[in-house]
Amino acid sequence: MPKLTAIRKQALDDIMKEAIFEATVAVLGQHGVEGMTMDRVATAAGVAKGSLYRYFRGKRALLEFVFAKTIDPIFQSLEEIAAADMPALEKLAELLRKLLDNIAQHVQLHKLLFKDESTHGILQSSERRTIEAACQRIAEIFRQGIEEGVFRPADPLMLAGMYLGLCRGALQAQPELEESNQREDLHHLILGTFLHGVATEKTHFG
Amino acid sequence: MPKLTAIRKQALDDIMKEAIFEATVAVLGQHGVEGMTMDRVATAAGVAKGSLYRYFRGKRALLEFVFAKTIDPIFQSLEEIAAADMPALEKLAELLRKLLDNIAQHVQLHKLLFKDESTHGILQSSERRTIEAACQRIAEIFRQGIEEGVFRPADPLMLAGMYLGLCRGALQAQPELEESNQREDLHHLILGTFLHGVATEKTHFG
Amino acid sequence: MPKLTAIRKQALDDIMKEAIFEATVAVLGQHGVEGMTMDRVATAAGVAKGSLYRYFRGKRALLEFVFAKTIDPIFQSLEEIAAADMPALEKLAELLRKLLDNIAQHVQLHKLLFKDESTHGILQSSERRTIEAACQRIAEIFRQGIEEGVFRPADPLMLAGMYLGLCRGALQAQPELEESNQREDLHHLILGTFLHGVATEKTHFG
Amino acid sequence: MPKLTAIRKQALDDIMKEAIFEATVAVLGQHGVEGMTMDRVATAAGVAKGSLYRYFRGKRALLEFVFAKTIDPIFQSLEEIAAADMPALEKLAELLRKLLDNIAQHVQLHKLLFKDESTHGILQSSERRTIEAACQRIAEIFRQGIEEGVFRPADPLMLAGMYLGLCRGALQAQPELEESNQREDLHHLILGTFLHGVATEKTHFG
DNA sequence: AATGAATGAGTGTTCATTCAT
DNA sequence: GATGAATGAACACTCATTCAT
Repeated sequence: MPKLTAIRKQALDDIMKEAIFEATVAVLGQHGVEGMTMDRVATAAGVAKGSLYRYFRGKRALLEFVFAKTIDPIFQSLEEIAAADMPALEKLAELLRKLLDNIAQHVQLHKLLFKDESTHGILQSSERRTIEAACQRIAEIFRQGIEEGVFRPADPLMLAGMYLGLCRGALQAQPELEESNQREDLHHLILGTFLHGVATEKTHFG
Repeated sequence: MPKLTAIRKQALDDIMKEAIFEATVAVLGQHGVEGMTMDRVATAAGVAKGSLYRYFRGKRALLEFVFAKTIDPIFQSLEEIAAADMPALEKLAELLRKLLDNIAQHVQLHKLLFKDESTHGILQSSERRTIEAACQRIAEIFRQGIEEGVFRPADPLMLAGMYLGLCRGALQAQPELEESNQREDLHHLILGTFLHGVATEKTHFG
Repeated sequence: MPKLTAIRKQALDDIMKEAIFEATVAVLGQHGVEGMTMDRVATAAGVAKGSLYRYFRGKRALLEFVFAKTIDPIFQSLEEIAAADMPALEKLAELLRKLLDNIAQHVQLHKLLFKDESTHGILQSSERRTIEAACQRIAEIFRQGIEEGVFRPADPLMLAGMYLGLCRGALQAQPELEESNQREDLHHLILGTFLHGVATEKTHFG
Repeated sequence: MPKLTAIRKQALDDIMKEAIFEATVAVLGQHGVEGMTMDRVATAAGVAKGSLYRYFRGKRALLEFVFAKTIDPIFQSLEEIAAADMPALEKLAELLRKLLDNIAQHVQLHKLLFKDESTHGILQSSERRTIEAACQRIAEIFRQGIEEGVFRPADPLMLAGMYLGLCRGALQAQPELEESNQREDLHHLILGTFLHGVATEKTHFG
């Protein structure tokens, strides 16, 4: 029985964590990162403020959890895709698809995390680490692509940065992503732009 | 002689403002916007907290000063370039050149402002306005380019976002910008990538 | 049982409020309105400064609470008496009686509020309004009395001011008010003086 | 020559003190006691802030000087009148006349000092002392009057308090005092009220 | 002797964190 | 284990006072 109890407890803990997570997202959406106080989270979650500290070591840990829970699936996809046995081009396309799908699920939250980027320094360390790791992975994809001859040779890390930046730039315009074909359009636009540029045959430059 | 005295006073004031400005930049670099307290700025500047208020009306005014001193020149260039009688392509190139030159002057600070992007509410009014206005101006350039037939047709605002994002992505890799030919290389890379994409003739996609 | 708990909580809250109230009165008595800082109140109440804000929204709210708790009953009595169907003379007498009774209950505090009178701006809104409204009400009583022919005709507002001033002057001598007959004596002295003056038949003046 | 220089210096000092005094009064009138900062006084006086400290030991000393300069003449008159060889009734009348004359000269200032009474605790000690001393002197007059048989017997100190309070109450209505006959009217009203009361022969009370 | 820049203690207020119940 | 009252270290900002020039 002790095992069962332990499992149940773990389950209850997870349910609480999830509830607090959702409350935090709600508070973040309503008051922004600056206005996210433990008081508000507790109220939104319907628990006592002190209880938050049973599930999270502190505000920072709570925010990191929110960040991880939102970002991790993307990062995980990235790891899988990067490690897969695919042409670089497909990897890039697949990655973008996963990204758009994930964002479509957490629109509200992404607006915050991606617009306010660093979440006010509180997440600097954990977020920066994740972003940089992601860049490294994507750089590998570009390195692969250059070797395959499908990408023009250039510093892969720089390419990764530019690719991610372009994606974020496109997302900051807050396009509609709810319907699958809307995501497909954006996917096409982003990838097309990064692959073939915006120039026409009329363009004479560089 | 009173004039000379007045001039000297003005000069001393400017020196103090500059010193506080630099201290603020240092604090921002070390602690982020969130961690920038008047106490820390005062300590970094080697003055008493109260003295800060002789030179700046408050924290907000200080941050706005920092922002203005670094960002405004770029925005001004943008306005001029956007209004000029030039092909869209040249406008884009010229704008990027100005941007790189300006950043080269304030490397440390730009790392912060471009990473922390929104400076979180304190600057919302002045900064948000500037960033959005910049997007609009750049969108106009793309609109012009599409009409000229040198850019493939697409939502100009989205293009502007993607372009800015790509620039920021490239800059986040923190490339060396001190020497003019380093900037020229980056200029070429960014513009080349955005205009012609990264694909080669071998690429088959989209 | 939840009800009982809630009642107990409410009671504890009230006890805290009362404790802070008393601490505030003590600080006011010792340092005056100017010298009443939240720090001193917290120290006097034996709680942390932050705790004050659980019971009062701010300094202003705390002062208003103190003011309300002491002055409002008097003002309420005044309103009732002024509106009652009584001869003006009885109204005046009844009002004074209520005033003395109330002061007897809050001697310490009244010393302060009646001496420092205006509580200097912090209470301007609530207090100034009350004092002036009180003068108006009392003036009405005098107007009534003049119409009844029991008071010599004069500017009622001026009479009200003089009456209140005379009361305050008498109270500033800090007479003993604890016992009911002491209050009766003072009542008799004040009213007798204001009604019939201090002159004797020997007096030749005006 | 040293003597002459010393005298001149003394004169200059006095002129400065006077200028600062007037500036202080102006600031008090415009911003109230709460808003009276050394900065504002210095600006109003047209001198550097630091110079104020050559003439006054600090803010407190400055305020005490203002208070003394306004109140002292009245107190001096009181001393003279109290010591004079006159019937108590005349003393009371004469004192009131001096009081009204003095107030007419410093209307603006008296509004402050008499309405805000204690000048926010800063003057508590010096002001309280003066007021209490005045009460003592006036009580002597009443004692004399009771002995002369022109005042009904009562605690002289209490009578003095009531008399002063009634005067202040009348003055708080902010009557016009500029013209001599206006002052005469008020003199008559106050003294008449305190001597003979407000009751008519119709009054039946006490 | 006059100046006004520099100071720093002090103000009201917030909020992450702790801990007795 | 849950609670929420208590805490106290920050925070931005003010202003009487000092002191180098």
